[in-house]
Amino acid sequence: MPDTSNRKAQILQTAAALFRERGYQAASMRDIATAMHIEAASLYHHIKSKEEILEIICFDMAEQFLSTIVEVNDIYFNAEEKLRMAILNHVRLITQNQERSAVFLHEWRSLPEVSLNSFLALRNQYENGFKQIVKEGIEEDIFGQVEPKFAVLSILSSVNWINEWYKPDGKMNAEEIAKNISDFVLGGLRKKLVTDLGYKP
Amino acid sequence: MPDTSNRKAQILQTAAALFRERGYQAASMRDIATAMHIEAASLYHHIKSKEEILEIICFDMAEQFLSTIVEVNDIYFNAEEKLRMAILNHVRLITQNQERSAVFLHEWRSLPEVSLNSFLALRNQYENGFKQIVKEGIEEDIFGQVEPKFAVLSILSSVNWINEWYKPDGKMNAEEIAKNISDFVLGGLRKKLVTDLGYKP
DNA sequence: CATGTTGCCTAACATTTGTTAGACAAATAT
DNA sequence: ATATTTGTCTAACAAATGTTAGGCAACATG
Repeated sequence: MPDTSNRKAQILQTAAALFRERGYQAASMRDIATAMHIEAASLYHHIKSKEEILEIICFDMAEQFLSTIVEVNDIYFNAEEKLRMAILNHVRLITQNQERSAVFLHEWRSLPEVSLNSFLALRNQYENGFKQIVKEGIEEDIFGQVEPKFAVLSILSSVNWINEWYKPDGKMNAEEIAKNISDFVLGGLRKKLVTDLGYKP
Repeated sequence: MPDTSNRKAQILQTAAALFRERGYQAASMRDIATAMHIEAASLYHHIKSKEEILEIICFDMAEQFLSTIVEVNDIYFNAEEKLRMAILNHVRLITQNQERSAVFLHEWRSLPEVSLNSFLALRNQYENGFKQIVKEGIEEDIFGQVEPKFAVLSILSSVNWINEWYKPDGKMNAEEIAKNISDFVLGGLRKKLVTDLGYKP
């Protein structure tokens, strides 16, 4: 007797887990149904099609990611603070919903062409949010003369990779992971004689 | 009248391109055959099964990646040199064969269980090669006190991400990309007053 | 010339896929 | 009590999947 109120949400979550585990194409409607202890046909009283499931998950996550970076740009002023906060929000979203994040990160390729284009537009917006922060940091003379494109790609790839190895029962929480990555991204690997250049607000 | 000498290699290359574009599950034997202007059944005179194609590609690339890091550890002595060279080799392998690299990076999940285990063992070996270099750098006091696991994951994720955006007709070649990433990884983002600590060999 | 090999073909197969139609029971509303 | 909605079921579908069997033509080898 499953709680009938949010059956659709259950389907989305179950589907996300299976999409993540086996990939969108390899996870069948019957797999999803079996995981919920119902028949495949029953799913269609809640959702229109398999593609609709993918679309809902991808666009829902895209909006969540986007809203966090908008928030960061509204609240914080210093580029380093902004970057640390953007990374933290990203890590939080990924660790708090690994299944749906994985679909957002990898399975969007299976979106039908029309949805695919709008999805890529949203993803580009998100990347531009990061690029904007890096550019600000360079202009404010807080960051060195790096290539913004490379910096953003490196940051996002590091931060997305979390999804491949993070286990909820591991030793680190989102905050610690975010701090480690932020420190690494900001500080780099090579040992230096360092004096931070203070910035005067 | 296709050159019959290396027909199998052609199949592997065509399959790799399709596996990359659509994913292993979504790319059918008929798709591969059509791309080669033959019938699906004809493929089976050259390969045993669809899974065999995947296995050959994954393990071939795994061996290539592994051999480069062994080479690096044989030739170079300084940790920074080793790391730069390892990154360069990695970038070269990816840019020189994007299709097969993409399969190695993403489609191995579809390997049958037995192959999967040996594959993951090889991949672990490769990651450990990098981790070894980072540890050496810390011991030699060339690198700062970073968490090797994080450093390696960040480096590899950055370097693997190349496969998502690199276009052979783009402005940058493998060497330039590798230098950019190496500089970023080693130097980080934050501006500092820097004096390199010379190491005395 | 005969012989075997190579590479491809057509035809067919069992299975799995996403999806629809229609029925039945329980819960809810009137 | 009656009517309606909701969630599930069984049954079935057309299409696509990986794969096999058997045959035919071109070529190389004895």
